[in-house]
Amino acid sequence: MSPHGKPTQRNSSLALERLRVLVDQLETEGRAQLPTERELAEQMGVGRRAVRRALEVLEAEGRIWRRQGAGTFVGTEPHQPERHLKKLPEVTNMLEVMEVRLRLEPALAQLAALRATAADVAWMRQLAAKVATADDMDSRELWDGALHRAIATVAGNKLFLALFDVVDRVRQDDTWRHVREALRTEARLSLYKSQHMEVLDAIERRDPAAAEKAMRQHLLALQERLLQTSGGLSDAS
Amino acid sequence: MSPHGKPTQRNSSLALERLRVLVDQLETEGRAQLPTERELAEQMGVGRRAVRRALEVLEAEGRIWRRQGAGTFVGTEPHQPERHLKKLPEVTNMLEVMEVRLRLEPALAQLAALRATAADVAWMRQLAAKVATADDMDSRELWDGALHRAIATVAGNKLFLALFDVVDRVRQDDTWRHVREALRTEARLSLYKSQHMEVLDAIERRDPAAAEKAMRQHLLALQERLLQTSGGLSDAS
DNA sequence: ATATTGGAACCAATAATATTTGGTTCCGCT
DNA sequence: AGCGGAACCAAATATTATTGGTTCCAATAT
Repeated sequence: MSPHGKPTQRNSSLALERLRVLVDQLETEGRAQLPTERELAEQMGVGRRAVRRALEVLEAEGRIWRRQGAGTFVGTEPHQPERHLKKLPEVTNMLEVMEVRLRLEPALAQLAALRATAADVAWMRQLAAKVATADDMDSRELWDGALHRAIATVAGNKLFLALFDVVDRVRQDDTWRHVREALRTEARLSLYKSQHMEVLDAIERRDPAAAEKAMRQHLLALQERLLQTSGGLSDAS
Repeated sequence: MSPHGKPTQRNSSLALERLRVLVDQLETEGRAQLPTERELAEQMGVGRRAVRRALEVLEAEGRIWRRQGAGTFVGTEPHQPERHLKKLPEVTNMLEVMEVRLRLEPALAQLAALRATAADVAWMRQLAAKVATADDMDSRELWDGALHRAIATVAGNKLFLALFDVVDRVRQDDTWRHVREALRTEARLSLYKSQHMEVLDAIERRDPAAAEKAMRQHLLALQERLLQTSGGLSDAS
C-alpha cells in the first residue's frame, strides 16, 4: 500500500458515508457499541482524523454518542443521575445555587426550631461566635459554612441533610471563589452577624415561622449582594 | 509452638490491652492505619476472633473505625458526602422522604409556573393523560414519576433537578415498594388525578402561588395516606 | 457433653493496578 | 494547507490484590 494515500480531503466524506451504513446496520441488529476509532481507521484505510471528523458529524446529528475511555455508541446518551452529580459545578451557576438555598435553608431552619435540643442550641451559638470573631475571610467562610450545616443537622432529617451537602459542595467549588469573595465584604459583616442571631434566637424560642423568615431574610441579603456585584451571571455555555 | 495456645478466654482481653498501647502509639506518631487483623493475630499469637472482639470494643469506644476492604484506622470516620449518598436508602425512611418532598416539589411547581412554555405544558399534559389511562399499578407509578420529574425539569434549575433526582432515587428504592403499593389504592386515584390537573392548570395559568398550593395539597394527601396505612414508620435503628 | 477457641476457607467491599479508548498535539510528507 | 501517522493525555473500564466480615469445623478445656 502506498503510504499517505489519496491527498484529497474526500476521505472524511468517504468515511462518513461508510459510517452511516455501519450505524444503520448496528441499529437494526440491536447492537450499540461500534468499533474503536483506530479500528475504523484501519478498516476503511483512512486516517484517524478523517474518522473523527465523520464521527463528529454523526454526533452532532444525534445518531451516536461518545465517551472518552468507554467508546462510541449508537443512539442517545442514557440518563445517569449519579454521573450528572459529579459535573454539577459545570452546568450550574451561583444564581441557581441561591435559588435553591432560598427554598432549602428556610425549611431547614423551620425544622431545626421544631427539633432543636438545648445542647443543639449551645452548639450552634458556639459556631456563630466563631463566625463573629474570625478575623480573616477564609476562616470566616469556614465557620459560616459550619453554622449553616449545623442548622441542617439539627433539622433532624438525614435525607434533607444529604441534599444540603449536595448544594454545599457546589457552592464551595473553586469555580465560584471570586464570587464568594465579592459577597463577604467588611461592610456586610454586622448585618450577617445580626441575621445569624435572629435565626438562632428564633430556633431557641422554638418559633418555626420566625426561624424560617429570619433565614430567608439572611439568604435574600446574600442574593441581593450577589446581584449587585456581578450584575447577573449567565451559565457557562 | 503448641497449636491451640492458652485455653483461656483472656486472649481477647490481652489483645485489647496490647491494642490500646498500639493505638496510643500510632496516635502520637500521627499514623492512622494499623496492621491487618491477620497480621495483628499473628504478632500477638492469638486467633483472629480474639483480635476482632478487641477491635469491636475499640470501635464502640470511638477510638478506631473500620471499613471492609480498606482497613482499620485510628480516630473517627471522615465525613464523605458522596459515600453517604449511596447508602441513603438505609438511613432514611418514607416519612423523611415525604417531609422533603413537601418542601421541594411545591417550590418546583412554583418555578415551573414561572418558566413553563406552551410546549412544556403540552408535554406535561400528555404525561398526566398517561397516568390517568394506565391500567396496572406499575405503569401508573412509572408515568406518575415521569410527570413529577417533568415538572421539576420545567422548573429550569439544573441543581434543583439534581436534588429531585436524589430524592427520587431514594423514593424508588425497592425497600419501600410495599409502602408505595399501599399508597396507590384504587379509591384514591380520582383524587390524585384531579390534583394533578389542578397543578397543571395553575402552571398553564402562570399562577405560581396556586401551583405551589396545589402541589402541596397533592403531597399532603399522599402523606396523610401514608400515615393512615402504616401508623407511622420508625427508622431502622 | 458442652462451650469456647483457633484455624481455615469463603464472601463482599474496597483499593490498587493495568488496559482500553476517545481527545489532543506534534511532525513529516505530499 | 491538508493529510496520515505516531505519541501522548485523560477518562473510563476491566482486572487483580487486599482486607474486613462471616461461616464452618476440629481441637481443647471445663
